[in-house]
Amino acid sequence: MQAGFAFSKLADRLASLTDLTAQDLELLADMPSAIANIEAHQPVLRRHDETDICCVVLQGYLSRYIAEGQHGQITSIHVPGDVPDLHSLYQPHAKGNLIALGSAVVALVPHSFFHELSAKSTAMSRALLLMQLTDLAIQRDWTLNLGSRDALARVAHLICEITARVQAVGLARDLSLASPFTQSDLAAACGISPVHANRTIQELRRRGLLRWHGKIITIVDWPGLVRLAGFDPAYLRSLPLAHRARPPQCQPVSKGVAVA
Amino acid sequence: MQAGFAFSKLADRLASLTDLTAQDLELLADMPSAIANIEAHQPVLRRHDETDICCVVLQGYLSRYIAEGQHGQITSIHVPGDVPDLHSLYQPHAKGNLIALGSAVVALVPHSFFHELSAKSTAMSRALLLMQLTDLAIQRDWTLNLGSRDALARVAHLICEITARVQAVGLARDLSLASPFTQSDLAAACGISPVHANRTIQELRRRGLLRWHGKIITIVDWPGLVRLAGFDPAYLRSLPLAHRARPPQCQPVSKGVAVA
DNA sequence: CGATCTGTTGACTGTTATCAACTCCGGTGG
DNA sequence: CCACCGGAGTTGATAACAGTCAACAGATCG
Repeated sequence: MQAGFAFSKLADRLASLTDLTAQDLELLADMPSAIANIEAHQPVLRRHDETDICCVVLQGYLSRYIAEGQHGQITSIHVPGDVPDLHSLYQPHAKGNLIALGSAVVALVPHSFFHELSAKSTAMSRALLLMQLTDLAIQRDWTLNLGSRDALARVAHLICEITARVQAVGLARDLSLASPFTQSDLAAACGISPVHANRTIQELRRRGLLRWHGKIITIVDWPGLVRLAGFDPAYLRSLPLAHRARPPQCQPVSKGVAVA
Repeated sequence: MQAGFAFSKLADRLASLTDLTAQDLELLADMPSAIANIEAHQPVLRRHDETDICCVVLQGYLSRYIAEGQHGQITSIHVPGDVPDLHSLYQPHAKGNLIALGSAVVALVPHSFFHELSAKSTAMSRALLLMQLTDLAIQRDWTLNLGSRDALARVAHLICEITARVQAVGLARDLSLASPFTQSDLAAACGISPVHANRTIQELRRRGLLRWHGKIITIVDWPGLVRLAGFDPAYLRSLPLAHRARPPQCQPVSKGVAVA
């Protein structure tokens, strides 16, 4: 696990938000970090006095988990390149616990690095801000997802979103992505019971939209999945589009979610 | 509708997020604004080329509304002092439409004012950032609310949240607040059907938790409502308050997300 | 005084939760 | 090598919850 690897996913992510110069990227290369491996369903270790670090996801997925109600709820999922607790730079208290979905690798980076980074480069400062605003847009979309769609569309939408986000950092180009998620994880993210999550996935398979065998999800019918989910990736973008190869598809969704 | 009124709610809100000096507040007094009255369920008027303004809620409530599924979904509600589209400073495209719940009064303020404000005062810059991070925390809580609670607790939680937010800007001190919401609005925010919203409110009344007659909600049993909702106002706060009734339970998650 | 929007009620339907059992699989130790 | 174990996935039966439809009551306003 080299230092070079530690910053490359973050660089991909930031570059997907705004234009960065070679000079900006050099600043990133100096990022001091400790690498941590996290086991499935374990929290990112943070002692209470260690609130002066952020974590950068390098490999795998982290999720913000809150034990509430019967099953607990996952309120966000973070992919490689994300900095799930960037807000801790300004809001010292941690809300939900960050736990790994499957095993994950993170880099622990001191707050001071990000403070200096944004002081040195306005583009970087802007990129970090946009990363937080993108989180906000994603969170709004989860609200929409949980509030207005049935279980089938919810699950489909979540898979669409993760695919699109993972593609933004150069993974899953072939519509096939690592899925260390258990079905219970998926249920906790979609606000449904594990049993119903299972039946929902089976229905997606039965319709020929995706395969999910072992630890890999392969999307068989991307347009079909997008239509079913009512997925519009606009909210994931920060630039007024135009340039940048858009990941898979950008099909505007009209009124009424498509339900068979 | 004086200019003085236009900035006072915003000042209350920002002061609730971080410490502001008299000098900071003077900067706010110079805020240039056009006042707009908005009728119930009408969008905040914004021509497509007018993306260089933000709106500050002065009176009433705004909501972010997306027509999706059968009933549409409200993904956020904004109270006096909020700047619902502050993110448009950095992300020009608007996602959901802002519509008024009941009639509302907003101030339209050019982006340039906020840019200059944050350039002139670091405390103001920080306050504006914290306002956006608070929005993020609120949005996460909506995700939790929609994903993990039944209709009764959802409605109770929403009412708790709005009450707490409105109190932060000096309103509803007596647990009695203006509620121009229709029951359908409430349903759209909680992701339930209007009919079920009606029955849920009746149940809350029946339990003696609140009264909702005409356009005023009066909370009769605040502790009871908080208990039913599982409401913990920590996420609304930006300052680390060491002493609080119920610290966020940091219950470490053992293996298996969904443990019965 | 009718028009319209909001709130209210009842009957019925449909989705999802719950419970319990069983299978399948990868590990681990005898 | 095999027996066992635990976690994950799968299935069926039943119950709880929420959605839909339709009708009516109450308020507000021209």
